[in-house]
Amino acid sequence: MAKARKDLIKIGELANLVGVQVVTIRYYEKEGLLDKPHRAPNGYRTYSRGDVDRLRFVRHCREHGMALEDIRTLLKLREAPERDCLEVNTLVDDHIKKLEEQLASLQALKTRLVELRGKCPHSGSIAECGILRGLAGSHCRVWPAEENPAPVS
Amino acid sequence: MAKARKDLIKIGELANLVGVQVVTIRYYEKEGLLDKPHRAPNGYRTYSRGDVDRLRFVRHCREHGMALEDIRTLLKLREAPERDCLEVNTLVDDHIKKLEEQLASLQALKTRLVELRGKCPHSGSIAECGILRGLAGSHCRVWPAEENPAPVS
DNA sequence: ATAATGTCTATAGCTACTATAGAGTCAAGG
DNA sequence: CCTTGACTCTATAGTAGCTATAGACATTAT
Repeated sequence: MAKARKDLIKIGELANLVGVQVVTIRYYEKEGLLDKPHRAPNGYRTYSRGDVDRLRFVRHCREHGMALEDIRTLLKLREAPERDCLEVNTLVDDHIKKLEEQLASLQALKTRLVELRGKCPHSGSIAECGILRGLAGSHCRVWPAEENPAPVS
Repeated sequence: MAKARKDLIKIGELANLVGVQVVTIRYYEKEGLLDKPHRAPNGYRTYSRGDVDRLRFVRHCREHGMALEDIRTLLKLREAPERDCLEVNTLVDDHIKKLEEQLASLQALKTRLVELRGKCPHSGSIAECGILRGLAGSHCRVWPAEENPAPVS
């Protein structure tokens, strides 16, 4: 009949507000990043201000490249304001370290590939192509040690 | 009874030679990156020298961060030695461009996160933690424009 | 003979979503 | 009142590049 409150919004409005897709919101709910929302009598999900904030938090974390698992942890920590924020610092430090490793690995990859690209500056036949030869040869390894399987995977 | 030739190897030996897991070889076969190998009477896959080279080529490409789709293309090109190697160059150039984009995006991410980390240098209560506040606030966006959804996904 | 490997197939799981199908709900226009 | 379109619902499958698991044979070592 009458809507309970006028600051309750539907999933599409929430999606627009935060800039995510509707399906993504439902996915976050399934993954436990968002609480199960209230449902209108017709079964539609209804969200309030707090839900908007929470979703925004999740998105900000994702924009920083954090894994959903890490975000779950941060959300839990956020709900315990009396606790020490050392854990937060540690988590962020670890994430920065991960980013640094990725950066170093990508940089090495690029350097190696640019070098390889230099082996075939001009257009010629594939039989003579230095790039393919480079990729075939065992000297082409990016990583010196066998036990370091490179950033594959 | 007698093995056909002694330079035929089983899948485990191939895996050891190249440094990949057995399941990965079978996966590459399913994906069409490796030919369907001969089978011994007992049904075991048997590989020869050429198969080792091909697998090594695939791995080198993967170590350079190339997608299986790109590798498929390179493998096809490799089998047409009379053709112009322009396509190879283009593919590699594109891949280098992709790596550069990834690098830039990761670098921006890291810069932003390090800055955020600086907001909570000391251990304190979560309620006051500048990191969580930063992640919650809308000023925390890494990317200025809304239509640039950041390297999420 | 038995136990430990190695191989086989087929299937499910991983991350963070995205896409699709099929159905129900709601507001506006004719 | 009926239809059209936009929105919502659930459930399932697909993406990349593997990895893990189960259950069944084959081979090798003790």
